[in-house]
Amino acid sequence: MRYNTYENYTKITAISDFNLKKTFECGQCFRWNVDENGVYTGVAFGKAAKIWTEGTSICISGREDDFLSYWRDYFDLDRDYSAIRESLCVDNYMRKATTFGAGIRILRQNKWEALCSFIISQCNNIPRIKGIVEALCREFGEPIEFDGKIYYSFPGSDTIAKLTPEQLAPIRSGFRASYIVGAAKAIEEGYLDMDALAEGSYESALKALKKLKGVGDKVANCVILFGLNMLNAFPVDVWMKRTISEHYDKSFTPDVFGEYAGIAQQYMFYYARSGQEEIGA
DNA sequence: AAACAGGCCTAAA
DNA sequence: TTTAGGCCTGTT
Repeated sequence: MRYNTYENYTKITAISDFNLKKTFECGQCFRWNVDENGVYTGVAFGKAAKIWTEGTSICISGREDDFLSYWRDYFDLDRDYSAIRESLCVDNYMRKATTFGAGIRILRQNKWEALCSFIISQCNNIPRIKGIVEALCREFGEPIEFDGKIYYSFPGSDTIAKLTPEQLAPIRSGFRASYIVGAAKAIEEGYLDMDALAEGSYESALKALKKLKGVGDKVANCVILFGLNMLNAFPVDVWMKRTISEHYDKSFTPDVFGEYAGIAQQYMFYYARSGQEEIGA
């Protein structure tokens, strides 16, 4: 990866495996939106940015220190995804899935935001998840003026912990409201230390997260993968169940993919969701 | 209109 | 330990 910094943006050159559409639309995040010119705008860790493709380069608005302090890490730019993809080609199906999904990168999202977002995701579809998350930010986040518009940060767990589920009514999250407040309180009251979880083992993180009401195996694994950035976490939802049963037998375990099983999961999920699977099968 | 959507909880075998 | 039914809400 190389980059050049200009007055108000950074241009990333010589990078493989970075496709904006695949990265933002593979289902791992909910706050990036594309306009008619293919420019994505979003907010992460309280900073708004625009990001777009120019030929084989990718540009991110902002100054060099923002790029170096935040975006480089957020987009996991120093990881060699093409080598990982190759290592995941354990069979013909994975060769197809990784080829199809080449360009996906796993974002290093804020831990609390990932927890809250994936609590919201349960039994929901993506448009509604995005709607609830945006409402949460609009109602309780901090306004950020950027490019002539107002965006909102994701509210901190300290803010949400002070609310009652009833006060979350405007975001229309339904039965998830009490889960959201409960998770925020667990953090603020010291029962859950997500920074510490990130330093510990996968098993201990899973156990700690599942103690929260509204967090089961699937949500916990999403949080571990996208929030704690443990790339062996392997969330299994209805789509993954389907695709696993179609391509593997009962003895399947994510261990066959090794330490990057979570990335394998994301390729499988994206491939399954695309509907391309059956076509070439 | 009834079923479903990227689960989870609780109660009951 | 596994399994059904219910859950907020919005969309089809």
